[in-house]
Amino acid sequence: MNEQLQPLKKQPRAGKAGRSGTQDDIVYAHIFEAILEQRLAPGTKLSEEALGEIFGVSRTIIRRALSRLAHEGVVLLRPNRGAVVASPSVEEARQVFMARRLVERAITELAVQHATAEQIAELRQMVNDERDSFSRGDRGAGIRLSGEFHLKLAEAAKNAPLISFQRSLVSQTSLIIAQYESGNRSHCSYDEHTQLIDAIEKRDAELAVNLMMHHMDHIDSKLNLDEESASDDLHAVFSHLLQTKKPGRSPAKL
Amino acid sequence: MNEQLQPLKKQPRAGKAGRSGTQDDIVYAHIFEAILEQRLAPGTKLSEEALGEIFGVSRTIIRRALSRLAHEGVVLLRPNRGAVVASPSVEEARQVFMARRLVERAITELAVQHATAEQIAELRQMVNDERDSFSRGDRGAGIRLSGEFHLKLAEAAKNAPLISFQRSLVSQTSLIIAQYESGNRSHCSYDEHTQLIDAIEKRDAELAVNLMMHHMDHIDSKLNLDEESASDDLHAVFSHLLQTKKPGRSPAKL
DNA sequence: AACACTGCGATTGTACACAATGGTTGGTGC
DNA sequence: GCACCAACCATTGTGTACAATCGCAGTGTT
Repeated sequence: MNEQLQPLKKQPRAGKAGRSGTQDDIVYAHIFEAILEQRLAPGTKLSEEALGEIFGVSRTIIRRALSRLAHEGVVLLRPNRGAVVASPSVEEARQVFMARRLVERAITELAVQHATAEQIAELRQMVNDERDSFSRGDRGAGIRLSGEFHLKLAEAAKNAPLISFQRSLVSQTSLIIAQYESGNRSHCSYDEHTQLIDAIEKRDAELAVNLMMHHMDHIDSKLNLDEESASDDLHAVFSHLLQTKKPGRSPAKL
Repeated sequence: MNEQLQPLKKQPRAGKAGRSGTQDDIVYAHIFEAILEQRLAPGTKLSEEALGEIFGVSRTIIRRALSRLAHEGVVLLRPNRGAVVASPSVEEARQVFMARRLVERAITELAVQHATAEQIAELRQMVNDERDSFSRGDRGAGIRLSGEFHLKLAEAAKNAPLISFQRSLVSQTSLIIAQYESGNRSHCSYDEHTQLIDAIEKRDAELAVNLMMHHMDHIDSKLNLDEESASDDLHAVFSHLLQTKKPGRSPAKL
């Protein structure tokens, strides 16, 4: 708990454009990334003081980052009880996916109308990065980049509220995928992303929307939302013990 | 600037259950209300210290409230330059309305499926309150209650992400209405709200969605989004000068 | 006379100290 | 032996002091 990875505090400011929010963003991004890559498991307590020491900033900054993460639904902020990594329930996951279908359909239609050549090129680049990450076996980065692809698409739709909402949904989706993905396979097949870009470039709205909807189908068909995989709810975790009476073998330590 | 309306600070805390978020909520609600009722005009600077004195709390609380308002798009938070009441441009208003159509359609469909009798009763109550406000001539409260109606409807849809998004959209819509409404008439006719409730109660999804879409049409037809009424964007304000080549008459001093 | 630069004032950004809350643990009574 | 209660401790919530930043005004120069 005393190891302080990189002070990161005196490095910037005088450098160039003293963008004030930088520290917040760094902390935010690091925690977010750690959650997506499952270095922080759902339910993990996020102590303000501990994080402050780790990042070399005061609790004020940490608190803002946590607040932002909470607003996106990646972190749960319990009054007087601190923050924990969110562990979305199956029902919450379903709600997120329902909302995403809605938003992705609209975004796709708008992107077909408004996407510029430059944006399309950027999208292709992101798919490449995503593929690289997976081929490197970097699952966390893959999940993140896959999310960023959908976010980039939202930007092409040129609707600020939708972008903001999509950011929140994508964050939560990433967390859900990290939590529920049924193991091995690629979750967001980049093939589908590539096809989607092609359809957008051809300005074929109907095809693009169909592809996106199928893409959504594939995503949640790859999740086993019918069985909880891990949870903070002890009752749920040990429900099988309650059903079939079982010897007192000590489970892995909590 | 030195008048401190109601301290509201020593009243609670020791009293009973020190609900921690209460102060935040009070400040948030007051500022929000003031913006909707146009006691705070778009562009007004929201000094942390001044607000802190007014509400009798420290800047910490004010800052959180402003941050929340900023997240909802009602307040603009400029780094190192403080907060101002947002003044949505016509383009931003259009984006908000586009997003709202999307969300309201989905919410209506879901509400038809899930609304309980109790929720429907609550909705009817809200329409009554709304009507009362308008008949009292309390325009600000009317706008607010009208927004809360749509928010309540979102709750009936039972989808947490959608509720959260709707909250943000409704807030911004209220601000837009306060800014752009073409004068006299009721903006959200409660008749339409009543009809909508009836359709939901009859579980007639198609009718409900149609009513909602017409309702949306009426809302933005009542706004004069074609002509800016006031704006911070100098280019937009003087766009007519830029079109017709004009003599070097000095415009109002910049 | 217009432009650029520097110093000043005001306001926000950050850190820290203190207060309050909630969980936990140990003790006591039944 | 079990359950309830109370005090402790750890952690968060809040207020405030200090530092950094930005905008503006005054001054000097071209």
